Amino acid sequence: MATIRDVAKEAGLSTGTISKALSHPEKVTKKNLVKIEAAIKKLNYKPNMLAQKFRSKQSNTIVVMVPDIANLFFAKVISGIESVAQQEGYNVLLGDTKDSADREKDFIRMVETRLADGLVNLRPYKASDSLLPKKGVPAVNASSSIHTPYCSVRIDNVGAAEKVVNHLISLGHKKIGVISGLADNPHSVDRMQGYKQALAKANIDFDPQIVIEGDFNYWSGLSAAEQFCQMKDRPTAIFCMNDEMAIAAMRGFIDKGLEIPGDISITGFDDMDVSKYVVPTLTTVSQPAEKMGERSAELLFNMIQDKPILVDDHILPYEFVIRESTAPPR
Amino acid sequence: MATIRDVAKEAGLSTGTISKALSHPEKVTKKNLVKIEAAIKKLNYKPNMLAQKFRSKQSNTIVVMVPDIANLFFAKVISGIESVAQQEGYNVLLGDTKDSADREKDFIRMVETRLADGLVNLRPYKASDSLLPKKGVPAVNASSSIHTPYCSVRIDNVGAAEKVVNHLISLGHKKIGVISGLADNPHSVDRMQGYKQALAKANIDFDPQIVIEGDFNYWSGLSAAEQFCQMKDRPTAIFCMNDEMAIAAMRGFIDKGLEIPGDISITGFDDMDVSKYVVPTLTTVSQPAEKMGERSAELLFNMIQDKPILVDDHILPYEFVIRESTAPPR
DNA sequence: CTGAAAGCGCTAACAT
DNA sequence: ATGTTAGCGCTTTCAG
Repeated sequence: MATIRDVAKEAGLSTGTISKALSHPEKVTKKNLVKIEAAIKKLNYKPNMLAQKFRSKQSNTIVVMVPDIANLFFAKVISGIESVAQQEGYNVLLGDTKDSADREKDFIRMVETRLADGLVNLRPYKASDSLLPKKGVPAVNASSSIHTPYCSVRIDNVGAAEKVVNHLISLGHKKIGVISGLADNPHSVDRMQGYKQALAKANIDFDPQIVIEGDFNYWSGLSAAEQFCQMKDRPTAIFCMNDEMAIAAMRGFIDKGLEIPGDISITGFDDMDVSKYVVPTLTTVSQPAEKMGERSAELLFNMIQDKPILVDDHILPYEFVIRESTAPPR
Repeated sequence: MATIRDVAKEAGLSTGTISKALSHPEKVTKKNLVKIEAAIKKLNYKPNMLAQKFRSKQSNTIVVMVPDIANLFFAKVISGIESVAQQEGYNVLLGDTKDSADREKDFIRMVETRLADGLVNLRPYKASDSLLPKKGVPAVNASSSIHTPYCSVRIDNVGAAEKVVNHLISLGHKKIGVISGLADNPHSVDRMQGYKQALAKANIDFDPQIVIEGDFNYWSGLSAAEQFCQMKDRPTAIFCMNDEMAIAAMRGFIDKGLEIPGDISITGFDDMDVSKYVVPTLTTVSQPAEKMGERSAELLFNMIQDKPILVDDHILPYEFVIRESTAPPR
C-alpha cells in the first residue's frame, strides 16, 4: 500500500508538501499540485485515516447506544443523529446494548480510549444502574425522562400523558385502565404521574386494580387485554404507554368480540408509522423522534467542541393525535 | 492524559513491560503485575486505542451500509450482524445510505483508508450503479438477488414468489394482481419472475394490466389498491411484494367496503412483526433476517482473516406462512 | 513555498 | 523477565 512517502518520492517532493497539498491545497504551487495529483493517481494512494486520527487525536466518530435497534422509535432517532453527524463529518458507531447497563461499558470505554469523541445514549436514565454521566465522556441522553443528571433531550412525558387521559375524561370516561411499561422504567414513571394528575384534577380516585404492568412489547399488551376482559367491571378506556402495546390490546379486545372504540377506547404513545395503518387508527402522542436525534447530535458536537451548553434539559414539543380509537363510552 | 510512558515511570519499569503486561500478563512477574496495576489505577490510564489500531494496522471495525435504517427488515439484519461482530470483538459502523450509490462512496472509502476492515451491504445489487465489488474492499451483500457478483447472502426470491402465487392458484384464484416494488429493484425482478413462472405452470396468461408498480412503501400500496378498485374486472387476489404495501392495500380495500379475504385475498413478503398483528393477519414469506445478518458477518470475518470462502452465493431457507388474509374466491 | 526532522502512543524485535 | 530502541504514517513546526 502506498504511503505518503511513496507519493513524495514519485512527485520529487517532500512528505510535508504532500501533506499540505492534501489539507491546504491553496498553499502549494499549481505546478506541484499537478505533479502530486499525478503521483497520487499513479500509486492509487489513499491516506491512512487511522494514522491521521492518531496523529490529530480526533476520531471524528461518535457512538450511539441503543437499547433495541429493531424498535422503530429508536430507528428514527438514530436517523436524525446520522443526518447531522454526516453533515458535521462525523461517523456514527452504533451499539445495540440490549437494554443492559453492562453492555454499555464497552461503548463508554470507546470514548475513554479515544476511539470515539462522544456518545449519545438512547436508554432512559435509571439512577440504579446508569454508568453516565462520567467525566471525560461527553454524552447526551436522547430519550430521557425528568431528573436525568446530564445533558438530555426529551418530551414532557408527564404533560403528554395527562393530556391523553384528559381527552378520555372529556369524552366521558370515568374508569380508565392503564397498560404501563415496566414499573421501574423512567418513561413509565413519568407517564404514570401524568395519568394520576389527570385523574386527580377530575376528582376520579386512582384504582391500582386497573393498572396492569407490561413491558412495552406486543405480547404484554395482548395479555393485559385478556386480563381486562376478565374483570367484572371492565374499564371503558385504556391508556397504553406505547403504541405497540396499544395495538396488541386492540387486537386482544377485538378477538374477544369487543368493538373499538364503541365498547372500549384505546390510546397509545409514540405514534409509530403503523399506528395510522391499523383499524381503527390509533389515538396517540406523536414524539418528534427524528428531531430528538438531531438535537441530541447537535448538543453533543457542541460539547465535543467545547462550546458552552446553555440548557441541560431540552424539552421538545410533542403532538397529541386524535384518531379513530377513542370515543365516548356507550 | 496518562500515556503508557507515565505508567512505566510510575511503576519504575519500561514501556515494553507495561505493554506486555497488558497483552500477555502471564509473561510478567506477579510482583510487577501488581505494581503496574497500581500505577494504572493511580493514573487512571486508558490505552489509546487509536494508537493501538494504528500500530497494529487493524481497525477491528466493519461498516454496514443500509438503505434505510427505519426499515424493520434491515433492523433485524443489522441486529444479526451486530451480535456476531460483538462476539468477534469487532465494532460496527452504521451507514444509512438513503438508497443512494453516491452516499455509499464515503463508506467504501472508510475501508480503503483503513478505518474499517470490511463492509456489509444491505442494498441489493444493481449493475447500473453498484460501486462493489472493488478490490481491496472485503465485502458481502446481505440482501442480494441472483447474479450479485460478489459474496452474498439471500433467500430464493424467485422460488418464494412462485410458492406464494401457487398457493393462491391452488385456492382457486385465476386472476391474480400484483403490487410490485420499483421495476428496476432486483428484488422486484426476482419476485416477478417467480410470479410469472407460477402462472405459466398453471396455464394462466400473464396480464400486465393487473400489475401495478409500487415502491415498497405504504402509500404506494394504498394507491395501488384504489386503482384495483376502479377496474371493472377486479382480481380476486393480490400478490404484494412486501408486507408494508400489503397492509396498506388491505386498508385500502377495507375502506372501499371489501372484505378480506372474502372479497379479495392478499399476500405479503418479509413477515414483519406487524404482519401478525393486523386484522386479518397476513399470509406472507418469512425471511430469516437475523440469520442473514449473522451469516453475512461470519462470511465477512472469514474474508478479512483470509480464510477461504467456499461458496459465494449463500441461499438461506425462507418460510411460507399462511395466515388469515387468503381464502378461496367467492 | 518547500524541506528536514521531530514525535504522536504504542508494539515488537532484540539485547541484556 | 525486563529494558532498549526503532518505527508504524502522518502532521507540524522551524529553517531555508
